[in-house]
Amino acid sequence: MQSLSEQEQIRRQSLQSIRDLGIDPYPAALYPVNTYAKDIQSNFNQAPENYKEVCLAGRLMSRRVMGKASFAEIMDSSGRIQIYINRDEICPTDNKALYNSVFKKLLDIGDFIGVKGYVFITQVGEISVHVRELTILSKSLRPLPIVKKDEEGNIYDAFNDPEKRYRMRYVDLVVNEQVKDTFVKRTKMVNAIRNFLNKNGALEVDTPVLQSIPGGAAARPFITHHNALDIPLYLRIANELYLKRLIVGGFDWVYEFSKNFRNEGMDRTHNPEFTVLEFYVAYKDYFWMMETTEQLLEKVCIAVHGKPEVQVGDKTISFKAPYERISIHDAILKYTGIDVSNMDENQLKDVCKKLHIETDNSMGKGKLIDEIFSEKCEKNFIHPTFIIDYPVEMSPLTKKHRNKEGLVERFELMINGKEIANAYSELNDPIDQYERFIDQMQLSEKGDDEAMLIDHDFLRALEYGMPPTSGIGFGIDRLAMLMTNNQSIQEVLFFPQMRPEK
RNA sequence: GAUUCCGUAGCUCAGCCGGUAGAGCAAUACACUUUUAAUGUAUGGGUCCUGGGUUCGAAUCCCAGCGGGAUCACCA
Repeated sequence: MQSLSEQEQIRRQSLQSIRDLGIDPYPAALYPVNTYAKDIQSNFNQAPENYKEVCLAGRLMSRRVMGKASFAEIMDSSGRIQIYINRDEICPTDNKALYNSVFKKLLDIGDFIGVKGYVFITQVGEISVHVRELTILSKSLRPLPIVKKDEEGNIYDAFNDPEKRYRMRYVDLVVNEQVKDTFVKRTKMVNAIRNFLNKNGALEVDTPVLQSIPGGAAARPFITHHNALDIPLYLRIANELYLKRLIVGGFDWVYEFSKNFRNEGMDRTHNPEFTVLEFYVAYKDYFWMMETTEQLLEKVCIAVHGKPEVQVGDKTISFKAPYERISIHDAILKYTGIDVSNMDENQLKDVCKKLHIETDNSMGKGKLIDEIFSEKCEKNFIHPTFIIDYPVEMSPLTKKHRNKEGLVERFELMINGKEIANAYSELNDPIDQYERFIDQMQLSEKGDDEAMLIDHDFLRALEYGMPPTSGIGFGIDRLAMLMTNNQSIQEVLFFPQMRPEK
C-alpha cells in the first residue's frame, strides 16, 4: 500500500474519531430521502408549503463556519443546495459534539451526509435548507479536487488533466458538472433511438460477441481462446452477418446496440471497443433506409436538444429531414473536377498521383475511389448528407445497383465531415455473395489484411433465402460526440481504454 | 507506429540564465450566529514521473525509459 498523504491520514483519523464518538460512519440503514436539490431550487418559490419537512442526502461540497452557525453546500445527483446549520438546533442538549467536533472538524469535503429540516430563504436571498438533523452517511478518505466558480463564471482549480479525468471518471463526474450532462445526453440519445425503433415494430436482439469467424466488416479483430472447445475465438468486429441470419429466420426488423472490438489504433475518434447500432429491415431498400434515417436522426436530435439543430464547435448542424443526396462519383467530380466514373484501376492511380494521394499495390479500384473521397471530399459535408452508390469492390455485402453498372446500392451518411452511418440494400443473392467473398480472398492474398473471410454458415443461411433487406450501422459514439459537442470519443465513453497504471 | 508538447503539494500552476522548492485554493489550529469561488491570524504538507549522465552542486542541462495530450498514419 502506498504511503498516505497528510490529508488522507487526517481523514482516517477523523474516521476513527467519529467511531470513537459512537457514530457509525458507514451506516447500513436506509436514509429516507424525499427531495432533491434541483427540486427545491426550482419549486420552492411556487409552493413553499411543500418544503417544510425535507430530507435530502449528498456530498458535502463546501463549508463556511461562523462560530455557532455555518453554511455548507450539499450536492446530490440533481445538483447543489446550500444548507444552514445552527449548533444549538442540531445539538439540543448540552452535548455539542455533533456540531463542534463532527460537523466542524471530523467531516470533510466529499463526505456523504443526510440532512432533515425545512427550506427557507436566507437574508441574502439564497434558497437553503435549515438543518434540524444531521447524519453521516459515508466518510470519504481522499480529498476531492474542489472546482470553484466565481460570479463571472471563471473556474478555479479545475480538475482538467485528461489522464486523471479518464482514469478516475468517478472523480470527474463528481466535480465536473458538464461531464455528467454529456453522459445523460448520450443516454437520452440512445433511448430516443430505441423508442423510435420499438415504436416502428423493430425487435431488439442479442447476437454473439465471441465469434469463430469475425465477419461483417473490414478490420483487425482481437483474438482469444476457448479452453473447453480448444479453438480460437474472435471478439466481434460487427454483428451484421448474425442480424441477417435473423432476417433469414423470419424476423422483419431486428436491431442491436453492438459493442464491437477492433484491434487497431487509438485516437480521439477511435477506442478499441465502441458501440454501433445496426438494424436490418426486410422488404426495404436503401432509399427507404435514407428516409428512415432522416426521420430517426431528426427525432433523436429533438429528444436530446429540444430542437432539430445542434451546436458543434462553431457550426450549427441541422438534423431536419430531408438530407441532401449525392453519389460518390458526383462528390469527387464536385470537389476535384475529375470524373472517375468510367476509370479503370490504372487511371485511378494516376488521379491519386495527381492529387498527391499515396497508393499501394494492395489497393483495388474501390479502395482508390474511397481514398480520393476521404482525402478530398469527406471534410466538406458538414450538414447531414447521404453519399450514395459506391463501387462494388469496396462493398462485399451490398447488393449490386439496380441500374448502374459496377456500383452497389449503398450510402454513407456524412455529418460534420465524418462518417456517421453506413447502409445498403443487402446482398441476398447467395451465389453473388460467394463470389464477393472469393474476391475478398484475392484482396487478402494481395496484402489487404482487412479483407473479409469466407463465412460458409452465412452463405448457407443466404441459400435458404433472405428477403430483400436494407440494413444500416450507426456509430453511436460518434453520434454522441455530435450530440454533446465533444471532439473526443474519450469524452463520450465513461471508461475509455487507457494503458494500465503502474 | 511517426512527429511534437507536457509530467513540481490533494487541485490549478509558478520556478527551468544550474545554488538544494513557491503561490492560491484544499488541509490543520484558534477566533467568529446569515455567508456566496475568496472571514482573519498562524501552521504543516513535495522520492520536483523513473533511471542514468554532465557538474563542487540538477526540478532546471543531456540521454534513455514510463505515462499522457495534440497532430499525422490506419480505421468506425
